[in-house]
Amino acid sequence: MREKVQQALDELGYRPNMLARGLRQGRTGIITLLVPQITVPYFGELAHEIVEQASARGFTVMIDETDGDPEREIALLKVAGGSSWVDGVLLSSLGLEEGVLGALKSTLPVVLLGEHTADEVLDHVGIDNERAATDAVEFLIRSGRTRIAAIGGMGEASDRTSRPRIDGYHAALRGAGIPIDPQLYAATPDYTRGSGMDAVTQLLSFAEAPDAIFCFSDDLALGALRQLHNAGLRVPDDVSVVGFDDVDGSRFTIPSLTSVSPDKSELARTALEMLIERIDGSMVPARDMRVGHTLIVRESTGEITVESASETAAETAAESSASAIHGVVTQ
Amino acid sequence: MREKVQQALDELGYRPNMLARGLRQGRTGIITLLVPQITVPYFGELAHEIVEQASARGFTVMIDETDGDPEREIALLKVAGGSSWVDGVLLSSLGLEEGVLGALKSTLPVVLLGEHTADEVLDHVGIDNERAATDAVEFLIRSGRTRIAAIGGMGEASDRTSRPRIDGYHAALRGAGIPIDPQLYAATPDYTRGSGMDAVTQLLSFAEAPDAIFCFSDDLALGALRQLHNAGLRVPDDVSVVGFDDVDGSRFTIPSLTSVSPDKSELARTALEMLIERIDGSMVPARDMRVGHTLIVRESTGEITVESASETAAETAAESSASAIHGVVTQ
DNA sequence: CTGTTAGCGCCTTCAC
DNA sequence: GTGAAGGCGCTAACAG
Repeated sequence: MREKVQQALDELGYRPNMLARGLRQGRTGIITLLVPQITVPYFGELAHEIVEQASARGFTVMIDETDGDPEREIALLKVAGGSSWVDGVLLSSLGLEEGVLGALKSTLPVVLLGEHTADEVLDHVGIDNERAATDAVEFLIRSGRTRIAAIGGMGEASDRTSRPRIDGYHAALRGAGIPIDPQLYAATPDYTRGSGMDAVTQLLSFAEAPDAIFCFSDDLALGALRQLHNAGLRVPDDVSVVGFDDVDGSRFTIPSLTSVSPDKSELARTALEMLIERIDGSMVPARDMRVGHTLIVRESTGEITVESASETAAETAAESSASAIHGVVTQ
Repeated sequence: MREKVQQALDELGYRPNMLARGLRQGRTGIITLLVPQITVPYFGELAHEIVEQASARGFTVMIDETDGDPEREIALLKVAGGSSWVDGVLLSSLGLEEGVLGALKSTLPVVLLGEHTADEVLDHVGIDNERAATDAVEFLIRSGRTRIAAIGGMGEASDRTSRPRIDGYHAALRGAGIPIDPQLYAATPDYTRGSGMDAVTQLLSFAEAPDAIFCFSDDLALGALRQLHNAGLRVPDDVSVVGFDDVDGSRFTIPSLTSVSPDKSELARTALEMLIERIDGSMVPARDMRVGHTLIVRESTGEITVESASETAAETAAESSASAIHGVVTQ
């Protein structure tokens, strides 16, 4: 009997209407991913991970762009929340207005990706930005650099992306007894290649040029590489460059780019797990998860001196396999 | 009265349930965009254009990845067609099995992006690939190159992306009386940076190195730049390089990349227009639309000789403003 | 102009 | 085991 029905289904080419099903069960199997810009390689790669993992769990992903505009973020969240199209939202925000988030919590499951927010009202998953920044700068120090610049973000306390990275940068300098020179930090309005070029122009306008630049995104770093080239400086001979995000393209630049690599796939996995739990009705208090990161060493920071190289590799390899939180890998 | 209701809506925070609305009216306002990989910069930029234009027309875009796998393409199209989630599909396919498309036409409005299919059963919009390739190679010839290689695609007749580009490449050579050397074409399994490196390795293994390389994607070109660098060849001094897609990153490479630039925004606009017409019930026969392209000249092809530079610029500027189909722009 | 109703396609419940 | 019914929230059609 069951078979007879099945046969009829096949013959008539029956497809269940997901709309009606969704209406009936109050669940669509669709989640929304909100990113500033899908054209930014980091967000593209993140989206890819999320789409893959979600489809493995039976969810479909709708991607929307916020342009990093908080108003648009709110608007899109409202639409998502009200319309019941979607079961939940993954929000990769740049700067988020705190107050409004609370209102959304009641409406719809939301998990924040990447940046941390102060009020502990929403689930969040990201890397330890401060620690990652410290790792990167400490590596530059170990490789013999002393005038280490940093570029990216506005450096304001409210800037939840750049602030911890600046703190980590300062911590590393302090740890090595290197005085902090405010001229060596260049703020940028965004994390694009163009801004990376501008920031380098600014840094080179001062009397003493930096011998290393820690960029808060790979895009900034690519712009920096380009502008250093324009200025006739050689990387890594004259200046070391480190990026952040470990975007795929960074393996192919000339020189290839040393970069802080967040574990994107674990980020996606954790975020989806938390979101799906919420969708399934979990009411546990908001959680704050950390995923690992690694410093991927490539050409833009030059050869490491022999001792520190092996030491570093061995030391951190053991460490990272133990904690799975961070490490240094030479590629 | 109308106002009293409105007031009540506001007070109670009423949000229409789009699911029920969709069920009732048989229309969701959602379209699906199928791309091979969202991490490929070209598809990212295309997705961005489409999301923007769609939202301006009141549509939301769901992005799904096919991995360029025809089976997955079909599966996703089937899901889309059956489930009635979506009003229509934009499909950016690499190689599509012809037969199956016909079946889909009846199910759901579909517009093909980029690659052309033989059977005229579905709407299609793309650039004139053959003409674009000819433009690029003619430019290389005008700038004095004679051993011009091409890389990308499998070169099979069924490969609807690479075939017209190869034809255009050959046409340009023939037009200039340059004999076609089969060793100067390197096939690649995909359009990635890694494949670009491999292809260059292959080209350099032959006795006489090329003095120019025309790559069928910017990603291939970035890999080519990198591998030429590894081999100690200078670009553009020893070898000119031209890419295809004019991805944003190509402005920042060292050297910056000359590239064929499809009019992505018009591509998105045209595709959406056609799709929405279909969604609105239009039954006109399948259309085949062309959008413009431009050759953006940057550092990777060196300085153009003075006469041909101005001549070219003037000539093609006029031409392109007239036909809006192609042109050469020096950046 | 306002009020009522039927039904989009599904799934869950309850009855047989 | 099979069958029937109600209702998810909406809107189009119709009645008052």
